[in-house]
This record gives sequence, C-alpha cells and structure tokens, in this order.
Amino acid sequence: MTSPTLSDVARAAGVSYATADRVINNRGNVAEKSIAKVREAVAALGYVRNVAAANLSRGRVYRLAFLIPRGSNAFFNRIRQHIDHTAAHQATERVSAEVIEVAAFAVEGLQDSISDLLERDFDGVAIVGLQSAALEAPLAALRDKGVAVVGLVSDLPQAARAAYIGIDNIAAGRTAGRMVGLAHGGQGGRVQTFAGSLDARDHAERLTGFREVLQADFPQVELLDPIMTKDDAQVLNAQTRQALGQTELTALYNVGAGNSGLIAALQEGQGTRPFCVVHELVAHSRQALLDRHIDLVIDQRPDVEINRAFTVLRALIDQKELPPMPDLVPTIYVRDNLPADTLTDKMKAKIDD
Amino acid sequence: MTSPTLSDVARAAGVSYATADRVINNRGNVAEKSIAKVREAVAALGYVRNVAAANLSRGRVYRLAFLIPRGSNAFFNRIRQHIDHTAAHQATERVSAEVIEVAAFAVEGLQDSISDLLERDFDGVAIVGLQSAALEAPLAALRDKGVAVVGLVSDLPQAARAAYIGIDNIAAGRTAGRMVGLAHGGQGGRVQTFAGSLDARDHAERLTGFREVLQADFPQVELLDPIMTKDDAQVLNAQTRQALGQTELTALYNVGAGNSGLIAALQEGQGTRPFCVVHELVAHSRQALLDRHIDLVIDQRPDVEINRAFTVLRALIDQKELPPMPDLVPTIYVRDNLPADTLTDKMKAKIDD
DNA sequence: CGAAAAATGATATACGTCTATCAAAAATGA
DNA sequence: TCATTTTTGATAGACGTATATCATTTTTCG
Repeated sequence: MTSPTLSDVARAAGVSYATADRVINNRGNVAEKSIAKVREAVAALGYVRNVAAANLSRGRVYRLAFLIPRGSNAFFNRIRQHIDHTAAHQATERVSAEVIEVAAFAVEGLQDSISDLLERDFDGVAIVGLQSAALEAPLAALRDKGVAVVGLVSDLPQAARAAYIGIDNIAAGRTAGRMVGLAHGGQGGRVQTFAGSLDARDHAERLTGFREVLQADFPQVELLDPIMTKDDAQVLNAQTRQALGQTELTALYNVGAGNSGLIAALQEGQGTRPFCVVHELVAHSRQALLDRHIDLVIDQRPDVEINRAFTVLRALIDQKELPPMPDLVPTIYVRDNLPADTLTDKMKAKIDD
Repeated sequence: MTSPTLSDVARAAGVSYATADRVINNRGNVAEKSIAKVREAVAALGYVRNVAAANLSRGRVYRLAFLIPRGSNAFFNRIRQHIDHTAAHQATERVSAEVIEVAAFAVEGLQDSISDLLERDFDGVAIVGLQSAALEAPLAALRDKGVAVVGLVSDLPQAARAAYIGIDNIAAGRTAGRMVGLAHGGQGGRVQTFAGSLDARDHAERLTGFREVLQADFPQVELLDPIMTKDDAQVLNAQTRQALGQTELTALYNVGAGNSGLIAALQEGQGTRPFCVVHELVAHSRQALLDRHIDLVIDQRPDVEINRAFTVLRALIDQKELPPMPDLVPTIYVRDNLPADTLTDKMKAKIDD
C-alpha cells in the first residue's frame, strides 16, 4: 500500500540504486539500455519522487522578492497584505518572501531596484513592471544569475520575464463596456470616462476595450473624450463635479485610481446619478457599492494573483510544470456578490487612495 | 542564515532534544517551567517545524475521497476533471484523491455511499451533499473514525461537516437579480424564471435572492411565477418556446441546469430576444455567450472550489489553520471576460446537460 | 526520610532522497 | 590484445523530524 521508493524502482529495473538515481536526476554517463529499464520500472510501479524527502535532502529554500510601488494606494496596500499573509503561511515550507518598495511608476527607480536585486540572493522575483526597454538589461542580468522573474499586475518587456500574472486589461475594459451598454437597456446615452494617464499601458488598454464594445454593440450610446486625472482623488473629485454639471450623463467609467474623489462627488449629487463603474475592490469602493453610490466594481482579484505568483515562482524554481490554478479574469462585483470583508476591514485605517 | 532546527531550540532553551520534542508535539509529562522555556526559545529563534522532514518521518499520506453525483451533467464533468487534474499534480506531495460516483440527488444512495466510506481508509472526504437528517448518523460515524468531512457545492447538515465549500446561493440569485434589473435601464419589464425543483435547496435560494433584489430595487419589473423543469433540457426547451410565444418577456433566468434546451429555443427565436441569464460556465453556455444567444453566466468557479477543497481537507487533517485562499464568490461572465477555454474544449465530446 | 511518581536526558532508528566516493565491471578502439 | 574510457555497483553521510527506550534526576507526599 505504501508508495514505491527509488530503491524499489532500482530493484524492479535490475540496476543499482546509484544507476536509478543517475537516470532520475539525469546526471549523464548512463547507457541507453539502463535508462530504458529504469523508465519502464518507474512507469510500471507508478513511482513519483517524494518531494518532502528531496527538499529535505537538498535543504531547499525559496527566497522570493516582490517589487511593489511605494505609496499608500489602497490597491497596493491590499497586495502587500496578501503577500505578507501568504508568506507567513508558507514559512513552514521554507518559502520566504520580502516586499521591496520601489519608486512608483518611475523607470529609473525600478531599474535601480532591479539592479540591487543582483546583490541579494533571491531565487525568484515578482515585479510590478513597466513597458520599458531600459529594464531589459538589468532583467537579463537577473536571469543569467538564474533568478526566476515574473511580471505582476503590470507586465514587463515580454522577453525579460518568464510569465505575466495579471488580468487582460483590454478584456477588463470590454467587460466594463458590456456592462455599461447593457445598463442602457437599449436606450441612448452619454458616457464619460476617466483615466490617470494614457502613458500607463493598462489605462490605455482598458479604454480601448471599453470603446470597442460600446462602438460595436451599443452605437446609440455616445462616448465622450476621456478626462485625465493623474490618478489623483482631488482632480477626480473636481472633474466629476464639473462633468455632472455640464451635460446629461448616463454613465461614468474610471479606468484608473483616485476613486475616493469620484465617490465623494457622486455622494453629494442630487437626484438620479449616472451608472457608475470603477476598478479595484478596496474599502471605499466596497462601501460605495453598498451605499449605492456606484454600481459596479471590476476587480483583478489581487488575492488570486498573489497566490498564482507564489505558485508560478516555485514551479519555475523547481523547473517543473505548473499545477492547476484558478484562472485570472476581470471579476465583476455588484453589491450582492461581495466577498466577506475581513481584509478590507483591517485596512480601513490605512486608506488613502 | 539557515533556519533553526528543533535541536537548536532545545539548546537555546537549555533542555534536551527529547524535552523540546515533548513540548512541540505536546506529548504531556512536561513541567510548566520547561514548556515556558521551550516556547520562549521557539519565539526567540523563530523556529518553524520543517514540514518536509516531519511528513517524511511520519510517512504521511493524504487519502482523499470526493463523492460526486453520477451522470453526464456538464458541470459535474467539469468538477471531476478538476479533481483528477489536481490530484495528479499533488501526487508528488503524497496526496491521492478518488472520485466516487453516487446516485444523483438521492438521499438513500448518498447515505449508503457514506456508510461504504467507513470500510475504506480515507483521511478526508468532500461530499456534494443534501440537507437531510438521514445523513447525520453515517457522517457522525465517519467523524468518529477521525475522517475530515467537508460539504462541496451543496451543503451537508451543518453539524455533520467541518466546512462548506461552495457559493452562497442567495447571493448568486441576488446577483442575477441585480443584473437583470440593471439591464432594464430604468424601464419596466416582465421576467420569467426557471428552476429544476423547489426541493433543491440551491434552486430555492437562488430564486429567493433574485426575487428579493427585483422587488426591492426594481419594482417596475414584473416577476412571473417560476416554471419547473426537472433540470431537463427537453422540458426547458419546450417551456422556453412557450414562454417566448405567450407574453412579451424582457428577461429570462434559469437557476438550474438543462441550459442546452433553453439555448436551442433562444437560437431559433426571431428578432430581439429577452435578456438572458443562466448558471455555470460549461462548453455550451460559453458558446452561447459568444454567439450572443445569452447575456450572462453566473459561475461558481468549480476550479476554485476544488482547489479549496484540497487545501481545506489537508489543513483539517494536519489540524493546522487555513492558509490564505481566494474567496469564493458568484462570478459574472459576459462574452468579454471569459477565461481561456482549454478545459472546456477538452470536454466538448462528453457534453450532455 | 524514603518510596513512588513525574520529569528529563541521552541516544538510536527510520523516513526517502541527494550527493559523493571508490572500486569493479563492461564496452571501446587501435 | 591491452590500455583507455564508459558504465555500473556498493555504500555512507546528511537533511530535520518522529518515535521509542531506558536510565537518571527531580519532585511530591505520606
């Protein structure tokens, strides 16, 4: 009933333990014939390496680093918290994770931080990235050192990372567009969008997706030019007030951050307000949903993302294939399908989006 | 730099390895004073038990069983596939999972299957359950044997299981209600619902949630009495045709299965069709979304559920606290935020919902 | 105080794999 | 054929924990 060991395999294959080991860990210097015999025995007995024993023997530890933008953005607070939480639990499996804060959205800062990683002894790194060729050199140096690198939330130059863990932002924008379109119930309307900056790739992609769907499937809805906000709550607040005052709006969509300003503006408004969609479920967007100041939140499930990041990095380090993981899709929240808010509650003190 | 071992702890505490071990594994017969010293040393050194070594030493294996309704229902096919897939990957961690098929939705059959588990040597069991007092006795027997039991997708009597892994069906129904309401864009309408049977608790709960939201927040939308379908695609097909013919419907919502029949009926319809919401993303509901025959799919993310089931069972067996896991919420799919369809594709051959 | 009970120490073996070493056997080539 | 290279076998120590045994020390209490 107990599962076969490598000794069992060796015996079944008619070779010594040493030879079986040479095959399993392909150390070379083994005759084709022996390799075949061992492979057969493995298949026949259904041998699977006992990772507990292997890790114990090797003294394996996984030293991970997460490069996250510095600052008090509610979304990244949430990310940081998930990392710490997950790391604490993985400590029993010899996984350690260090969160390294980097200058927010600045290529040079990120570049330096990546270079600094070279001095440290990490096995894997997850980076909230930027699309910039300037990052390619330091990332290549990391890879040459044997460090596994993945992009998180915002992608790195493709060639420079082994995987990207984040949602498809065009799909996210399309999803928002679909919902805004549906909410018009076949009638016409006028939609105002907000973005931090069009230099931010994710913002641009979301707007693109949004526009695609509205233009193709809801032509009766008019799409106004996006307003730039620098993701600043105050700017958003002012602009929202102005937009609400000027024209008869049927919907608002903010692809970026700074939602607390938008929500405050909506809160003061009189009478019926436009249909309202924002990104990322954090304490205040959650509360705004419950208070009916907004209608929809599109969330990228940072908890799922962090989970995936740990799993993917471990798989890359072990050079084994990926285990099954939940898919990562833009998730639509309304006030009726919100998750329990344990984390959100804990964070209320630190909010400043 | 290397993490401390229990020997280190013993030395730091000024006791023997044996005593430290007695404390860590609370074997009793230790003086309070020694316990305190060891605890302090653990805290001071930041000792965490090396699970790899522990599992190796104990020869730990996790033998899991999943009790899943028999039949060719597309949703449960998907569940089964996820279980097999996950089990294959966890084999390296000495986790084995056996899927046991039980008579679908029949108390006696389930009762017998649970009793049969007593003869087998499982460490943990996940059961797609029913709310029936008849299950309490065999489940109690299981628990007395030390087997960890969780409810999956559909709950067991509360006292008889350690956890329930599945979505809140009232929330799912409310979510559907919210979306249907929004899709009316402030106008009036007429909504037809379908359910397999009101004896099925999940169906009843979804209808309840749906009704709650529509009545409270969208009173201008009229809600017709639900049509019972026995989750049979043919019944659904006939009833849908009839409903579409009779009155001017603005929305359809099926809380149960049999969607292929509903979709076929919609496919034949002329002109504009009502707004349409169904449950569970499987090959044909996915295709219907893409083909614009339906508008929304509410999914319970069986992949996430299975993931959780494995994790929760292992935690229960090890008697340790739960690691961070993605929340389980009713997920809204439109044609724009669908996950990649690798699994769905593989299943196309076996569909029969 | 002295006997019984409780607590502690010292130590050995097992778990399955990795890694290394050294000797022996088999294959290769000129 | 003999020297060289390649392949194989045998074996031992290490990883950190679990578990058991037995002797010894300390505590408890009548």
